[in-house]
Amino acid sequence: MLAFKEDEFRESAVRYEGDIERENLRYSNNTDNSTSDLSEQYMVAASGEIVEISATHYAPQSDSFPCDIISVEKKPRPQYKPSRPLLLPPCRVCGDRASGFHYGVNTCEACKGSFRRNICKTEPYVCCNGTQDCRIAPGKWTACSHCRYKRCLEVGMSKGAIKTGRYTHELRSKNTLEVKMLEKQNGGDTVEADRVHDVSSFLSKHPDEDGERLDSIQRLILEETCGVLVSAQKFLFESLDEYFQEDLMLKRQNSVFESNII
Amino acid sequence: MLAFKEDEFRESAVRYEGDIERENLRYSNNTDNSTSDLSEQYMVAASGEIVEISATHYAPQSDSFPCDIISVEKKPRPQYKPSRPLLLPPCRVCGDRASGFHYGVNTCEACKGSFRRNICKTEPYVCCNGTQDCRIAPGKWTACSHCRYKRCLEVGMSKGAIKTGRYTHELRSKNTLEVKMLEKQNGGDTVEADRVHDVSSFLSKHPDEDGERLDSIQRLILEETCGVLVSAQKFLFESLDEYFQEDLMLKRQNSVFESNII
DNA sequence: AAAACAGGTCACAAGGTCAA
DNA sequence: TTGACCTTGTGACCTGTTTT
Ligand SMILES: [Zn+2]
Ligand SMILES: [Zn+2]
Ligand SMILES: [Zn+2]
Ligand SMILES: [Zn+2]
Repeated sequence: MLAFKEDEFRESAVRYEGDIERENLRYSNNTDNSTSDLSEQYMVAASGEIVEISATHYAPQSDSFPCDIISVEKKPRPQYKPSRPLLLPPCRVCGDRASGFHYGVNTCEACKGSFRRNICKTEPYVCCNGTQDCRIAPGKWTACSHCRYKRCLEVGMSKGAIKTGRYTHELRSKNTLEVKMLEKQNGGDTVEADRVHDVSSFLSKHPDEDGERLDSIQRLILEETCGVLVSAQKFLFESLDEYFQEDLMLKRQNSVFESNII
Repeated sequence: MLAFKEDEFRESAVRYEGDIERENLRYSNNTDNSTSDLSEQYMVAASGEIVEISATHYAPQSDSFPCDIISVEKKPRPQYKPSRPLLLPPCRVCGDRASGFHYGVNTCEACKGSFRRNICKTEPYVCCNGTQDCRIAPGKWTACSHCRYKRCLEVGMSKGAIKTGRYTHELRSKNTLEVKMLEKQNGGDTVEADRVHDVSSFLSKHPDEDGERLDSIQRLILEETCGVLVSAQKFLFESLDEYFQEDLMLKRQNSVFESNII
């Protein structure tokens, strides 16, 4: 089955370990959690969705890989399992916690209900103080109905923008990214970084003694491959600004496409 | 660098070459996308099928690789491998993007599901406003189940019209031609706008004059790049066994590490 | 084999309800 | 009047089957 020699493999595998590119990637496989950047908290699931990495998320199935990307089973039939609680940016109207995508906008239950009642109203509300410009802040029973509705329209809520049904992976990922961006902007690292997305440490913790699930070489390959991809992701997130400012983004993308490796 | 010989690929290379070229162009500063004659975008393959040459991707579903770098490394495809995702005219019921030929008609997933639920319903829906003639518009959510079902029947959906299995070349070509005609009628860049893959052309088309939209553009780039990464990762793991057996894994890994792209 | 679809699944949202 | 909760319909994705 194996066409290559194991010696060759080991040799190259060793070489990878200390590879310079790794250093450039600022990839570290230790558990140092000093950097709470986004790339540590999010990863790409097998479904293609960008998901939050959390220990609990992957805990239930002890036999499966820590990072959905691969299942150790023979035929990796990736099953669509959306990341647990949908990550949503806050209500675009009042800033409260959004409950979903209502009438085309991420809003809270209150603003959703308010909008629903208003669109079928013949006699519109009047502003509580006549300024037509009340501040809409999170909190219950506080908003001026007129100005809240006004703001609903401003942010684009409408019957025509209604979306129902499941999210696409793309939309889910988009929400995740937006939340991520916001968190980064606010400097607040609400999400904690105690998770296992270091594949090799997982593998070493869970040795395949019987050798039935994977033979050793295959495991090494998996390890390496995961390493590359995780690093790439990490690097991507970390260096977004740099890419953009240095105008290196496109050049590097070109390199990716021009090289026939991937 | 790679193990395969180019000769083996010559046969299929004609079509793939264009693909690769297009992928590379995606990130180059190609602002010249004049609407060329449509006949230049289609050709008759050896199989007799009418295929699209400079295909634009539909919003890629999870099973297709949005950035075709992968196709370079894949084994030579069989001659008859249809090009790309099937080109389909829009949903005949609501005008949205069709997902296939359902119950005898090209429809979207939503209309397919709606029809399915309705045919086994004993108590039919009633029109939301009694007119029996609600407008079914693309992009807008179709609120009235009754009128959607009515339209489903009008365009000929039925259990008896079910088709399963692979497409014949005739049917494929018919779809392709229909799409071509529609695009010609509409002046044709509906499909192209489906998804922004060409980051640089997007950037040049949407200059950030005031610097305020920088954030959103950054996000776009991030999303796009993530898309590529996601796809690469997904494909990589799905094809792990294949890679392994082909003895290409290590060579490619080598390339990954040796290239200075990541 | 690979490509395509029917049918199933279940995460989502609209709209209704009712205690506060 | 509000907004948390409930019911019901929706649609993106998946699986099994059929067809080429
Ligand atoms: Zn709100
Ligand atoms: Zn007011
Ligand atoms: Zn439709
Ligand atoms: Zn109606």
